[in-house]
Amino acid sequence: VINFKRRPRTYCAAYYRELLSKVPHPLENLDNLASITSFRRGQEIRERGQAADWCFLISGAARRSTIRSDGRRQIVDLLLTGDCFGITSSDPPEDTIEAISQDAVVASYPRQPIEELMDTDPRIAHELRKITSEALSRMRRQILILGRITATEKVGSFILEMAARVTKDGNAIILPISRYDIADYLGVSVETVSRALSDLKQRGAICLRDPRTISIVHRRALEERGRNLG
Amino acid sequence: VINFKRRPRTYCAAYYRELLSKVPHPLENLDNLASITSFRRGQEIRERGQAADWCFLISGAARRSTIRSDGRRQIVDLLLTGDCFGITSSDPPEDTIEAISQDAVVASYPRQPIEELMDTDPRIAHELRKITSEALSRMRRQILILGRITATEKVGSFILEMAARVTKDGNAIILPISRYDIADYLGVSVETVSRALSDLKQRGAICLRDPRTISIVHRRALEERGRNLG
DNA sequence: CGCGGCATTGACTCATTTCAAAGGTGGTGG
DNA sequence: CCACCACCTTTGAAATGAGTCAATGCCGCG
Repeated sequence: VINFKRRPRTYCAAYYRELLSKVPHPLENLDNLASITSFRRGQEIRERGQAADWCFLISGAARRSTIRSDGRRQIVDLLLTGDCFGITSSDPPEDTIEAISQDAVVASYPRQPIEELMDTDPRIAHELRKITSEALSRMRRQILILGRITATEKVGSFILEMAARVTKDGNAIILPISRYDIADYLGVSVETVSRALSDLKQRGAICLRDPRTISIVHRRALEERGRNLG
Repeated sequence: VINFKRRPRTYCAAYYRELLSKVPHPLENLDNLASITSFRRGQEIRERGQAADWCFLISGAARRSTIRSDGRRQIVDLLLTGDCFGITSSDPPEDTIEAISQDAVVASYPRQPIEELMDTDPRIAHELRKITSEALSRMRRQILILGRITATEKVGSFILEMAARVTKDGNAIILPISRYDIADYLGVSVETVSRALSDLKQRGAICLRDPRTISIVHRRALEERGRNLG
């Protein structure tokens, strides 16, 4: 992790362009066309209704969310380092994409050349279908999480989902998002998220070193129903 | 709507093959490769873990669902007449697709020729990306529904979603699914679904001619929060 | 040093689950 | 053709889980 405040922006751009060239990703043939932008926490990466380029998240995390008529926010998808977005062009997009982490670095590829490339290079097209397929499967997993009954269940399966996505060994996680974001992701209140985590901790299912650092102790307990919370 | 019991199966197959040739759909160039099968209510169209062909739902409705460890079922997606499924090959698929309506008629296309066609014909590839994109957007809409707080809100937006999908004018719906399926789709109990519908009816938001026939009277009331239910 | 956002916990209200029962419907088989 | 049966639907009553309001402590940042 780099402290961006200490470094001029040009340095960052160069650093991330080099990083981009080293990380394997489906659009690497077009990296010379990519423009790299850094976003601070809370900044809009893509506004609602704005026609979007294809994007690759080099570093950081972002949320795809919509605001409901009653003012509540629903996070529809969580984008982590290495994820692509903007691939499926639902014009106009009815949701907003914002940076969650302190700094989210995005490589964006102009739409035109990629669409053309996709028509001529079956390998690229296949790779992008894989990305879309992965996004679809991620949506289905989120639906499974949201469909659970108790809040402890939801938080438990959220932790398992995060563990599968952000860690190598799958037992220690550093959450990229706040309790508020977890709440908006799971469709429950912030207090309920906090209580569910405390409950899981007390039961010995997880270990909370600090609010953002979670270790999974008993996987099974996270999958269980988790009643008698309070 | 046709009464199948009165007709021999061969007639049905011929009828649906003709219907298939007349309805515009992305795979029509390969209709001679398609095999048409009819499924009774509750029958598995695609088992969990089974490698799947690409399918087009000629008639009827189906559900994509998974069974949780606690025995509860979550419906991940609702497939209606004219929908495609099995496009994104997440092998092995972790969910089951079953017929909901009395008779669901499916045209299934072998995977190999289609994958080849997709690499050579950009128009087909584009069409299929559109289908996948639509599925993705449907998943996001379902997440928005599931993320709502009160059950009445969920049922209300479910009705609006159904109205947008199954009707032309958008005000009268014939539900293709039972209360149990709605409950498993929304992640609430059957009784709560029934109560929410009664509540919406009493408030004058909808009109229930019979359990499956809903007319939308006040759209706004369906989007509202809908507290004080009981 | 103070401020604002984040996190945790308590108390209270109430919506939803759960358990229970009754009426309705359509399909199947006699 | 009719009756039975399984499933669907609705409503009631009780228990409990989650939302809401409120207060406190924590941490990082300016």
